[in-house]
Order: sequence, then structure tokens, then C-alpha cells
Amino acid sequence: MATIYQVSERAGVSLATVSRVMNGSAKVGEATRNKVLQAMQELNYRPNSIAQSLASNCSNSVGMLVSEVHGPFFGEMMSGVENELRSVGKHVIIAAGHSDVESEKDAIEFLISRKCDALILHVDAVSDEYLLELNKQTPVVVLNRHVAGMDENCICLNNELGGYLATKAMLDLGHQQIAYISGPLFKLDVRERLAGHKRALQEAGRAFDEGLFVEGDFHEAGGVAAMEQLLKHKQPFSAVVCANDEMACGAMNCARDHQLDIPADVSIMGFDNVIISRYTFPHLSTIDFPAGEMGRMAARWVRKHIYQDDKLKVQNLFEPSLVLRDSVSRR
Amino acid sequence: MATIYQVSERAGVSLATVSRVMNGSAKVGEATRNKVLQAMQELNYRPNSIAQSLASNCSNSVGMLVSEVHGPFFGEMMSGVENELRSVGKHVIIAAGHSDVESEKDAIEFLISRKCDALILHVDAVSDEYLLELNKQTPVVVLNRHVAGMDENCICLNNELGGYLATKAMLDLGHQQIAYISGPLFKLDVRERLAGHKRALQEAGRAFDEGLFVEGDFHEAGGVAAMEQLLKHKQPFSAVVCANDEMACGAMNCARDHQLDIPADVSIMGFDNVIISRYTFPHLSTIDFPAGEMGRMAARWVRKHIYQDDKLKVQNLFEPSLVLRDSVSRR
DNA sequence: GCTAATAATGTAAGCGCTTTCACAAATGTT
DNA sequence: AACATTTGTGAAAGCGCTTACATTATTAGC
Repeated sequence: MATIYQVSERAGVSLATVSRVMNGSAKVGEATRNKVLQAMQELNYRPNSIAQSLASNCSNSVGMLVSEVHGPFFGEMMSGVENELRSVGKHVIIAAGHSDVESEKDAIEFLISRKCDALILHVDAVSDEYLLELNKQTPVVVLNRHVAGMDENCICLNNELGGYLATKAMLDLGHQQIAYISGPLFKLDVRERLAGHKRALQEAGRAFDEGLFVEGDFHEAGGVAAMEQLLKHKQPFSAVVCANDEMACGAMNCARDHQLDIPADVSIMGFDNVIISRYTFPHLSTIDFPAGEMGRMAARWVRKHIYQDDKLKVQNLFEPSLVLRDSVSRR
Repeated sequence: MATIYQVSERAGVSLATVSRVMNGSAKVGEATRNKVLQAMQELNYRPNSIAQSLASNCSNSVGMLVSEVHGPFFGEMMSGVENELRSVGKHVIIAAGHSDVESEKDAIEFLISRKCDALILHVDAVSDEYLLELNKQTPVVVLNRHVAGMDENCICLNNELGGYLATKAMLDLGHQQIAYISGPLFKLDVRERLAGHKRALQEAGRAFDEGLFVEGDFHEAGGVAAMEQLLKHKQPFSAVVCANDEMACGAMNCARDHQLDIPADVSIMGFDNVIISRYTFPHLSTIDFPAGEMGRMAARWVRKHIYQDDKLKVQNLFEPSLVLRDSVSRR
């Protein structure tokens, strides 16, 4: 592989000049530039980005940490990030945190030692304090989590609105008894979604009923268990709003096992609009979570603040939207 | 951030010695080692991996190119790769090729200029010749595609066996008329799966019937269209084997729209065992594609051949297996 | 035509490591 | 006790770039 030195030799100029035409960092005479360009061509020169990074103290790479590399949700996010960054010649290094404190910290250490110019994090185990501290050390953008004190660095979804829209949709369809299957309440977004649910009820003049509430685990089995519990309880309901699509699937399957027709007997709503929601039977109504867009925005944040692409605008808060499919009907 | 120089100073030793204790590349006296280790601790020293890469001419990174970063299939693969590599301190740079020749070549160029120590490719647009040529330039391992002449570098699934198992399962359940919805025939794996289907039919003494064959596009809509076509054709069948899960979903939905019960009226089989197959109704029977395992194996190939972890074994061919769920029944 | 400014290019010092080579000290050998 | 090994350590030359600074060539101003 040719080096800058060989190029400079062939073009009959100095190293610095070659570097200049590569980076456009200073004026270079037209004729000189052409000589250099041609020499590059002839030698099939490709800059060594490692050396560039060392010399310029900028690795041109950004680290991305997700809970799991698989899973439709993270896939969309990563896809958005990759797209946005590669278009400007930056690369993304991925790592998985597995929703575990040690593992997340480990991965972050790893990315830092890799000299990433910035970190895009989707984490739920580490504390806010840790993130604030980290942000002093290296630029961080946090996805789907609001950390007070670094508001500008957070790209969030209006989860409260999502919860509201889900329940509001059911109310609008005439449902009176609406059960709610929540995610693990230690998560902030879960509590926000629930708050939205409560607000919708309140606006409709209906009280929140503990008997129609179950805390689930975001997994299908948890959805089945939650539905089982609701059904056993014997408190009537005609609609179930779930805090994510997986649990909604579980709830649907459970309802069906109990000979209930969806949506005739019970309407079901998910949250996230992950790919599986389009493959369930009936197709799941849900709240769209623009994960790809948010990933893209996180990348844009990095472009703007780290790679000085000043004209870029970043949007910190995203709005969810209602996706009506076949799992709900008018009561 | 502390550098090796500061560590050496604090420990009262030379740069070389510090480097040695970091890499274990040569013997260092017990006392000296401890001094160095302590100095590192005190300074919270972290090696600059960029500098390491430049000096050692080894970037400790491997590039991974997938068709799309999202999608359950690639997610599993990437997850396997990430897991295996991070455990030994290497990192993975991802890029998407979007199944387009230019885009794939572009991404490969990108990864090469990033000085990846090896490339793990899941590509379907570039030619075999291109890959052979590429492999001379930089180490390559190809996932889910057999390229003659670089057999050792390919991690494949026995697609023929998968196709065979799918149809064999239907035959074993007593089905006589088995329709087949294929993927795009220009893809090698698609043809292999089809070959397996034909072998199963032949072994059972049944002729392959063009009237029960449709070429699909691997998407849900394609599955719907294909099923529509089969149904319109009026040629009777009691089972449909599909070349992937998405089309199987489409086929199920279409059948249902035609008032057919699954599996009572028609049994359906998918291929890949992607996550959605567990969420369909009824749960889809399918052929398991161990994508995660294969990704992990590709990473292991890299560990073995590039990072000289000689004792590692790599397995080039994986076997698919039958996953029976609710979408099939005895005829 | 002479100086002052400006533009274009070269020189060389790093960036933070690895690694070869040289050398001193400790150990073993007879 | 003299020498040959082995072991531990340091000095210094890179790796392929970027960039501050120095230098030369060109143009403008009067």
C-alpha cells in the first residue's frame, strides 16, 4: 500500500502539500494539485486512516452502545446511525451492553479506549450520575432517556404522549374499561407511558383502576402472564393497552387461548411498532416509535457538535404516532 | 489522558518496559512490573489504541458488512460477531451494503481504508470474481455464500438440507400435494433450497409439479401474491413450503383471507426461524437458520487466522433444523 | 523599481505507541 | 575464576500522517 511519502515523491512535492490536497486544509496551486491527484491515482493511494487519526487526534469513529445488537428496535436505531455517519465518512463501532451495569460500563470503557470521537448510548442500567460524569470525559449522546443536566445531549421520545395516544384511541372507540399492561416500573419511559395512560383516562373523566393494571416485563411470556391475571381477576374490560408490542402479542395469544376473539371481544394495542406488529394476527395496532429517525438524529448531533457541521439542526424530542391496524375495534 | 511516557517516568523505567508489561511481549522483572502496574493505576492510564494500531500495523478491528443493519436476520449475525470479538478486545465496524453492487463495493472500500484486519461479508450483489480478487488484498470471510476457490473462507448453511427437511416434514405428515413458494432464483441459496425440496419429493416418489411452484421475492407481499396465484390456479394442495418466513406470513394471511384455516385446511412452513415466526398466528413452523452461531463462527475464523488463536476450530458448514410449531398438521 | 503584503510550498517536529538492537546484570558451567 | 548463557532493561528508530513555522515566489502599491 502506497504511503503519502511515495505520492509526494512521484508528484515531486513535499509531504505537506500532499496532505493539503487530501484535506483541502490550505490553498494549493492548481497545477500542483493536479500533479498530486494524478500521482495518487497512479499509485492507487488510500490514506491510512489510523495514521490520520493519530496525527489529528480524531478517530473519525463513533461508538454506539445498544442493549442488544439483535432485536428489531436496536436494529432500526443502528441503521439510522450507520446511514447518517457513513455518508460523511465516519464509522460506527458497535457494542452491546446487555442491560447490565457492569457490562454497560465495560462496553463504554472499551469504546473510550478505542478513542471514539463520541458515544451514542442506549443504556438502561447505568445511573444518571455516571452518565453526567462520563459526559465530562467524552462527548455523549443518550438515546431514549432523559438525563437532567445534559438535556441537549438526549434524544427522546415523548413517551407520555404515546401512552396518552394509545389509551385515547381506545376511549375514542368507545371503550370504557381499559386494562393496562405496563413494563417494568423501574424504567423511566415505562412510568411516562403509564402517566400518559392515566392522563387520557382522567381527561375522559374515568378513574385509574388498580384492578385493571398489571406490571409486565416487556417480553411475550410476560404479556401472556399479565393477560392471564387480568382474565382471572374477573373484572370486565374490553380493551388492553400494552407498553410494548411483545407483551401485546403475548396478550393476544393468551386471549385467543381463552376463546376470546380479537378485536370483537377485546381490543389490543401495543407500543413501539416493531416489525413483528405487522406480522401478528390480527395485525397489531400500536404506537409508532421512530427509532430509526432517532438514531439518525443522534448521529446528526454528533456531526453537528463533534464534526462541526454547524448548519445541522438537531431535534431532541420526537413525537410518537398512532398506527391503527386490525387488533382494535369500536365497542 | 496519560501516555505511556508519563507512566514510564512515574515508574522510573523506560517506555519499552511499560510497553512490555502492557503486552506481555517479553519478560519483565516482578518488581519492575509491579512498579509499572502501580504507576498505570495511579495515572488511570489507558493505552491509546490508535497509536498501538499504527505502531503495530494491526487495527484490532474487523469490518462487518451486512445487507441491512436492521432486520432480525442480520441482527443475530452481528450479535454473534460482536460477542465473539469483543470478548478478545477486538472491535467491529459495521456497514450496510443494501444488496446493491455499487453500495457494497463502496462499503468494502470504506472498511478497507479503515484498515480493518479482516472483513466479514454478508453480500449478495458483488460477484464471486470480485470476492476472490478482494481476498488477495485483505482477509475476507463470507457468510452464507459459497465462493468456489475460497472454500475455507466461507461459512455456509446447508440450504439444500433445509429445503429437504421442510418438504420432508410435510410428506411425513401425510401431505401429498405440496406447493412451493421460492425466493428469487438468481440467488444461489434459493436454488439450493429448491433443490432440497425436489430431492424430498423425489425420494417420496412424487414428481415436481410446475403448477405448484411460484417464484416469490422474499417479502410478505410476495408471499401474499404467490399464495393468491396458487389459489387461483385451482390445482389442489394441502401444504405450502416457503423459502423464508416473511413470505410464509404473507401466505398465511392470504389463506386466511380466503377463509382457509391454518393448519386444518392448509399447512404452512417457513424458513429461517426469524423472530417473527414466534409471533405469527398460528406460530409458524420453520427451518432454523443458526445465524447467530454462524456469525460467531465467522468471528472465530478471524480470531484463528488473523489473531493467531490457533487452537480454535472453525466449522464451515452449518446444518439447519426443523422447528415444528402450529402452522402444520397431519393430513 | 523597490518594499510590503500575499500566496504557495517546504521543513521538521510531533502524535503515542512497538520493536530491534545493544548492553548490563545475574546465573550457570567447567 | 573465567567464560558462556540467560534475563531484564534502555535507547532509539520508526509507523504514516498533520501542522506550526520557515521560506520562497508572486503580486500589488506607490
